[in-house]
Amino acid sequence: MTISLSDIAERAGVSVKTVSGALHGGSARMSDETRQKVKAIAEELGYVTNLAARGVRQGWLPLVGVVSDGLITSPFATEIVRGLDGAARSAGMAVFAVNHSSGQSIGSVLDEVQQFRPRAVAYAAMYHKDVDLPPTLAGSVGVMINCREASGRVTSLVPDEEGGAREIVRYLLAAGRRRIAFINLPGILAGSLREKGFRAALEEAGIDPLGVFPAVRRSVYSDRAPSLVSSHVEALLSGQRPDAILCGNDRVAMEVYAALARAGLRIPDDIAVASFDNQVELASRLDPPLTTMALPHRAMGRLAMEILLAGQPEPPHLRQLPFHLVERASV
Amino acid sequence: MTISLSDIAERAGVSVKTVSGALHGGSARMSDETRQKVKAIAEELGYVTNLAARGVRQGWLPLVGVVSDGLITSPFATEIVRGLDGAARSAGMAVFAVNHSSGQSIGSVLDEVQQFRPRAVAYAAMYHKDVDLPPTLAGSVGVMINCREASGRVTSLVPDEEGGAREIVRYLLAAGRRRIAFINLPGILAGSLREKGFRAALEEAGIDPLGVFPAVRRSVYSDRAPSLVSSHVEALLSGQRPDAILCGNDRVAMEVYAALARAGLRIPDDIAVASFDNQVELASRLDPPLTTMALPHRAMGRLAMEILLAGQPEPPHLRQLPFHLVERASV
DNA sequence: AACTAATGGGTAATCGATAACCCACAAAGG
DNA sequence: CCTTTGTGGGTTATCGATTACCCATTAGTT
Repeated sequence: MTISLSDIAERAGVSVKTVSGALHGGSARMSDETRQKVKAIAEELGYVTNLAARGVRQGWLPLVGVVSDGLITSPFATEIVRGLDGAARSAGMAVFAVNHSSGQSIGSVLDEVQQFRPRAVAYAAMYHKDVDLPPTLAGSVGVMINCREASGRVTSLVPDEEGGAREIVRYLLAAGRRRIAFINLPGILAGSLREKGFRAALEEAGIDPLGVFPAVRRSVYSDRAPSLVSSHVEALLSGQRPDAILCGNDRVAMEVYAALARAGLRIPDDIAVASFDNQVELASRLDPPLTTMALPHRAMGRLAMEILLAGQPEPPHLRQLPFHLVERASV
Repeated sequence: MTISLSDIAERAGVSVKTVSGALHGGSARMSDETRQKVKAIAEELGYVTNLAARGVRQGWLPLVGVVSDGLITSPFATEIVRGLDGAARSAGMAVFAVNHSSGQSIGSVLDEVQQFRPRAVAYAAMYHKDVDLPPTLAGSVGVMINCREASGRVTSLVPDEEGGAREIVRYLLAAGRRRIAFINLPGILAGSLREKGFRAALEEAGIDPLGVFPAVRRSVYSDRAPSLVSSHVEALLSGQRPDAILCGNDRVAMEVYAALARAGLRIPDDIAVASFDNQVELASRLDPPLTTMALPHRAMGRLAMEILLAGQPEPPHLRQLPFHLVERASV
C-alpha cells in the first residue's frame, strides 16, 4: 500500500519519468513549475523512494556491507562503526552490519551480504589479528579493518601497535620514570607488537625494561579464579620496585590499581600507571583517572569507508594508524 | 558483472522461471533431474540471489529495520541486537540497524529506513525511558524496545524495574541482611521505578530502608570531579552502618567497592554489595565478583522480533520483562 | 482408442525506478 | 521563410526475479 512514482505521475498529470526526474534527477531539464508541483504532490502523498527498485536498475543498493568477526559488541568496535557510519552517511550510503558468527564460513556470510548487492564490503575484526581470506573471496572484500590479511590481496587497516607502545613509553620516560614494567596481554598479536615497541623505546633511551609479564585474563565463566595480574604486581613490588607500570589494557590497569591500593602505594606519586584502550567508562572513572593510549578505531572506520567509496582503488597495502595519547592523572 | 537467473537459464537450456523454481520455489513442480542440473550450474557460476530484484516484486526486502536512539554502543544494548538478530536469522531476515542521531527527527530516520522497504521496523532506546512517537509514525513502528511509548498505540517492551528491585532486595533479605541502603541513579525512569520496588520489598518484610541516595555520575569531561558515591558511602558508614548496599549500576558498585576498601571493610562479610546491569566485563572482574541483576535485553530483542514477524499482531500493550539474578560473591 | 488428468516447462506480465531515444514546439540565426 | 538549436516531456525498453496462465507430453481410465 505504498506510494510509487506512477501514483504521483497520475495525480500530477505527467509521466513517470518526469516525476523521477523531478524528485531524483537533480539536473534533469524541466520547468521549475513542473518540478515544484511534482515535489508538492510527492510530499502530500508521503512518497518514500523505493531503493530496491532503483537497486535493480543500478545493479547495487546504497549499502556498504560490514562483516564483523563476532557481534559488534565491544566499546572500541563501536568506534569502528561510528567511523564507517559517518563517512557512509555523507556519501548517501547506509552501513549494513552482519556478524560472522563462529559457526559460519566467511564465504557464506559474504554471500549473505552479497544478496543485498551492496556497493562495497568491508571485513572488520573485533581485535587486532591475522585473518586469512580464501583467495576466491579476496575480490569481494574491499578493505580489512583491524586485521591483517595474509595474502596481501586486500588493503588492511590496523593500529600501529609498535608505534603506540613506543609513544607511551617515551611519555613515561619524559615524565621521569626509569624503572618501567609491562603487564602485557599474552597470546595476541597486539601484545607481541607492543612488546617490540616497548623494548625499542627503552633501548633508545639506554634503559633496561624491568620486566614483561603476560596477564592472563580471568575467565568470565570462572569468576572465582584469581587473576594473575595481582601476583605479577606483588612480584614486581617485592623486587626492585618499578616507578611505572604499563598495562595491556584498561581492565588490567584496574586490577593493578587494586593491587597497588592493597600494597598501600599511591598513583602516580609512588608508581605511575598507563595502559592501552581508553575504554572511557572505565578509564575516566578510576581513581585517579587513567592515562591510556586510545586505539585509532574511529579513524580506521572513516578511512575504510573512504577507501571503499573512492573511485580509483589504490593497490592493496597494509596501513598502520597511529594511537592517540589520552592524558589523565595516573602518570 | 554478477550472475542472474537468465545466465543460468541460458546455460542450462531452460527458461528463467524454471531456474527460479529450481533454486527458490521449494514446491515448484519439476523433475528432480532438472532441479539438480540447475542447482549445479548455479553453484558452478557462483550465483547469488539478488534480493533487490525479488524485493521489487514482493514489495519488501527481508530486512527488519531497527532505529536506535543513539549508536548501539553500550554492552547492554548489544544484547538487544543479539536477541533481535538471532530471532531474525531463523526467520531468514536480516537486521538493518540505523541510529537516530540527536540532530534528526524520528520521522526522517524512519523515512530513511523505509526507503529500503523493510518487512518491519522497531525502535530501540539505549536506556529505559519514555518516548513520544508522533501519531503519524505510530503505524510504521511495530515495537518499541526498552522504552514506553506514551500514546499506547505501539507495543512496548521494557524491563520490569520495580519487580527487579523487589527481587534483589528479597534476595538480600533472604541472605539475612536487614540494614539495606540504596545508592540509586538519579533522574532516570529506571531509578524511580526501582525505588518503588526497593521500598515495597522492605515494607513487605516490615523493615525500614536505611536510605536512598542519588548517585551523580562523574562526568567523562571533568575527570577530576569527585564522585558523590564515595561521600554517600562515607555518610552511610558514619551512621548506623548498613549490612548491604544496593547500587544503581555496576559502575556505582565499583566506586562503592573502592570506598569500602578505603574504610577497611570487607565484602561481603562486613557489607554486602549488589547492583543492576550485569556489565560482565566489570562485574565479574571486581574483587569479589559482583552479584547483580541482569537486564532482560536479550529477551526484549528476541520477543520484539517475534512480535514483529508474527502474522497476527496483538493489540498494543506494555510488556514488562523480568530481570535475572546473577549470583556472584558479593552478597 | 479416445478422453481426462497430471506433469514439466515455457510465455509474458509485473513490481518500481531509470535511461536511451524520440517528438513537438518555440526561439534564434541565416 | 527555412533551418538549426534547445527545451520540456512522453514512450518504451530494461534491470532480475516472480507468477498467473497456457501448452505439450505422457500416463491412466473406461
